[in-house]
Amino acid sequence: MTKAAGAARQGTAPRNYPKGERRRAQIIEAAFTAFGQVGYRNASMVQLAAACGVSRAGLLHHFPTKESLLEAVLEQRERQDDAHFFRTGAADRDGLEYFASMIRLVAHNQANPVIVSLFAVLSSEATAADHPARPYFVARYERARGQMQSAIHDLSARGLLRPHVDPSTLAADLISLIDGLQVQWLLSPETIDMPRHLRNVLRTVIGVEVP
Amino acid sequence: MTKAAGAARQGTAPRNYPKGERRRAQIIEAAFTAFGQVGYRNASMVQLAAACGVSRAGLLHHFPTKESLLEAVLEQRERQDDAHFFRTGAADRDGLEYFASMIRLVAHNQANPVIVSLFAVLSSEATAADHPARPYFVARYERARGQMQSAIHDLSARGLLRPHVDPSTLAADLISLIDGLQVQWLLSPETIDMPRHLRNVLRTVIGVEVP
DNA sequence: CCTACCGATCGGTAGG
DNA sequence: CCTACCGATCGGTAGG
Repeated sequence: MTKAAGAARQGTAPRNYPKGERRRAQIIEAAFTAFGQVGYRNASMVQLAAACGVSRAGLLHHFPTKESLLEAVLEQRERQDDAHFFRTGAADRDGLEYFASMIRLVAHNQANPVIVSLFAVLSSEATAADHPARPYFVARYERARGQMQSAIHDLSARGLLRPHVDPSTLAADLISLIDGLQVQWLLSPETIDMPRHLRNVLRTVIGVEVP
Repeated sequence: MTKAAGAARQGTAPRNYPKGERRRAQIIEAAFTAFGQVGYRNASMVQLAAACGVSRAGLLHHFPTKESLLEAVLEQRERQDDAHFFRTGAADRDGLEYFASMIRLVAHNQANPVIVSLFAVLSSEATAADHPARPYFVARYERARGQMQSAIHDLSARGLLRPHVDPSTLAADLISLIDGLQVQWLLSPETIDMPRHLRNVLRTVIGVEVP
């Protein structure tokens, strides 16, 4: 997947062709839901077109290949996450703020099952060697571990980590926790409260209460 | 999925039709791999037949529907897990033994990527409302949480849990950790060592070293 | 040369 | 286990 084309198109203001941009946004939203429900490979361009009230040829005018649509969906999801973390204080400098922001993100996701489904389904589907989203997820997890590692290092330097906690593996562990909770929550939403679970685990790791 | 038919067939000794039973086992093994690589819905009966050196009609002689094959694959995986936990000491009575057995199971799985793939891919695919394996996974997670909850209760009664640990949410948290680690390991096998991560987390939760 | 689509059809493949 | 099929649907492309 080439990121350049899609990113440039997304960066363009929609003022010149408002109708087309609205249609694009509608298609991305429908694909977001469909990929989350049945995965990328099992989602059908015909069904997506029908859901958007356009013909398949109309759909292919906006997204010439199924992969280009996947790319646009992942970019939109990326922008949503970025918006959440930029809106929220000093999450990139203060470790406690980072985890406070993470709890809010998990709570926000729990209120939007479509978001949870998309990543739970796509991330495991993308573990296949030939999956078009595999490079995206490899890079995304590397970046996520790195960002959380910075937050953990900040907490460690301030002496806020409990003893017996190994900071070297903690980032991958907490990301695994969040991912795994999503699957159990999707299967038993009444049994699992994801923000509560995350907060409980953070209490066993961090010596002070996360705001 | 009806469990009775498959379970009865599996329970039958293969002595009467050794060739058919060998073929059945071969097909289950091939399906195990295929479902893990591309998921249940995306796996094709034609490709499975070809991989086993039989025609599609021949495959359908052993498994009349795709769902019956899914059922057989899940039953085999269930028996493998049971065998592991029964072989291993007093995992059902001693909380420390339970977690020691869990670490060994994770190490065993890491040596067999096919097993990891199958459950990482199927469990998230099965979160779809109409997926045939959804009831299986809902029940499996409920049972897994219950068994681990017993082990945690044993540790709690013996005073082996660290303070600040909430035993009420811990089972779902540790299962989430194991599940989430599988996805990151499948994407970056050189970065993640699953048994090491699990042992590190258990050190922050349990006051003594797990054997 | 641009947009926003349309109806029809290509060669292959799905589960049964 | 085989050949011979079914109704449908897949992602992608044609000219207009």
